[in-house]
Amino acid sequence: MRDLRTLETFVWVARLGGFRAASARLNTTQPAISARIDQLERDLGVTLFHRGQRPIGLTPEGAVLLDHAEQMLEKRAEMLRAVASPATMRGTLRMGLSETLVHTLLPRLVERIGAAYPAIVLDMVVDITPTLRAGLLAGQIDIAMMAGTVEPGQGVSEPLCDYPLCWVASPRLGLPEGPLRLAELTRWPILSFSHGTNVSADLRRAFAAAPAPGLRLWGSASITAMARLAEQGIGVSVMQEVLVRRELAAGTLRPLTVADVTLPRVGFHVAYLRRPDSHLAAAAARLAHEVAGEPLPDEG
Amino acid sequence: MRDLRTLETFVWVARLGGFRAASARLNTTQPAISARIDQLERDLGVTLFHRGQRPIGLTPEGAVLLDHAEQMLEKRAEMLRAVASPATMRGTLRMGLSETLVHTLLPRLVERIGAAYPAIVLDMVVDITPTLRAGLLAGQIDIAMMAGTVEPGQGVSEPLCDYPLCWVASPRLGLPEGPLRLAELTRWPILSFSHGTNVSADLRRAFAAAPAPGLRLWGSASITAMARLAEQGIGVSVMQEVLVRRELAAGTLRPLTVADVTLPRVGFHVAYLRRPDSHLAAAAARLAHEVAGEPLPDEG
DNA sequence: AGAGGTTACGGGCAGCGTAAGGATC
DNA sequence: GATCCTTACGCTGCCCGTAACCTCT
Repeated sequence: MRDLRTLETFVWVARLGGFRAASARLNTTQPAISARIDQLERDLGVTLFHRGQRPIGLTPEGAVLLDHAEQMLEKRAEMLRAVASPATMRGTLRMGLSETLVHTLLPRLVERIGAAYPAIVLDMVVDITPTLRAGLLAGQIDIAMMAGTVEPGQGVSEPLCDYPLCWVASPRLGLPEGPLRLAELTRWPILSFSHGTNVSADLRRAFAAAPAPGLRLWGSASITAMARLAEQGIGVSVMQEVLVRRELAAGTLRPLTVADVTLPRVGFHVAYLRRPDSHLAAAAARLAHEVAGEPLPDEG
Repeated sequence: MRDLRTLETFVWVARLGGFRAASARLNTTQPAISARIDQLERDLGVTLFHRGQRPIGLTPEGAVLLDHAEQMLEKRAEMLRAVASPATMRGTLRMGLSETLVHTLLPRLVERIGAAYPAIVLDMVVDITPTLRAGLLAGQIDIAMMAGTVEPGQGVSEPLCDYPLCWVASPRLGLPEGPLRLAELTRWPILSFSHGTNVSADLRRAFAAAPAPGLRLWGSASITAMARLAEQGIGVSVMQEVLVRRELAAGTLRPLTVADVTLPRVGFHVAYLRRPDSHLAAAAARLAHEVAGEPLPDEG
């Protein structure tokens, strides 16, 4: 037994309950997993799994090994933290983000991560918060930056930044500068975040306080697409100002004031699971905090 | 860093103070050690050794790594002890023995080790006790079974068995059955163990108590060779009875009684150093105790 | 029948040993 | 100049991925 990767494979098969799932997690093929477990069992002279159960079951020896193997991997991580220079840190970081953050944090964050950890591979998923949270808990992504948290027992969530929402619309709608009431806007659909998101729920709550018959709330997983629709005069949009700075500057969108609705702020958090191998996620979270603490750069 | 052998290599280079020494210890070539350390340094992005010092010096990062690496190797050993079946235990056990034990314990011990640990390779050295002790302390052998101990601070020594010494000579010398005095034997050289051994020193002390001018003490690192000389009537021999059972049974040697010398018993011990990787040595010592506890089998 | 694990086979690459080339005392 | 480490190079053997096969539910 001189190969820690074999142990890592064993641990993932045990955690995920199958060879196939482990192969997906470890970016390799299923026969490769078979071969590694096979070799480990031959090396130790012990059967580790009861095959033909779903999920696959550990033998008593397997259970003992799992405990020791996890400790060994933890020791390795500790050792690397102590002596390895960050520049040589290997591995893949699977990162999930809300679209808003793509327009704010992401460019600088990618740059920082690339500078600090040039040898790691960054995988990226942009989706709405509930999907990201599920992906995080299912182990499909390693770190999520989203408009929400995970349960404290499930992982680490830390507040990152928040952005106010604002009303914007195309000037061609001919809306006045002065304060409006929500009811004056119901001719158009309200373009905002996808149903199922926290922001969408918060907006519904805010709108419920104002009398507005015939309110149509359109949602999209792509908020940029909604901004495009608003520019074309299809509707009135509620979104973070940071997403439409360029359009506001260019005059293709202009801000509105709606007196009878108090828009919530949207708070973003960075979240990751507490795993022996979540060191990279923690490092990325630290960099995200740094970036979030800086002012937004001017658009180029 | 997924290769524990690389870490093991690093640890041995650090312990032995050089690449060449480590290559000898690990049964490989010196360039292989160079390559492994090189890879480790590139992996970690850190320099581990100050080259061009003798003995080679650890950098601060190297010192930190050494600590962690030794812990990892200890954890591996612990894990293997917990789950690996003995039949799959790999490695080489370098065993040193006194010649006497070759004629008593060794055949059964080799059989036992082979049965319990079929996958290990047994290297053997037969030599006198001082040489074995030095070899053990220098790390050239892993376990020694010899007529002596090591300092408690240096390692583990456990009593194994002891055998009485006896006088034997060829019948052709025409010596009487009855009690003799040492002075009657000085016509012949006394054939016994090599100078420098404890047994040799003990014999000198025993002989000093009896008046025997012209005493010639011949020593040999091969006690069997001395038995052969005694058979041919060259001299009178003092050795363990177990070494000449066959010759006594065949009548080519016969026992003498020497009234004015009290021969000491020779106590044999098994000794090994307390190292993280001395698990095999400890296991072999256990088997040696078992074998020593059994009566000697009849000669075939 | 479909999902999951095993077996078979060809190809790529890491690591070894031999041998020659510096560097340091 | 002796000792020790590094570099160069050809080779072996391991491990991977593709693909076909087997085995449960």
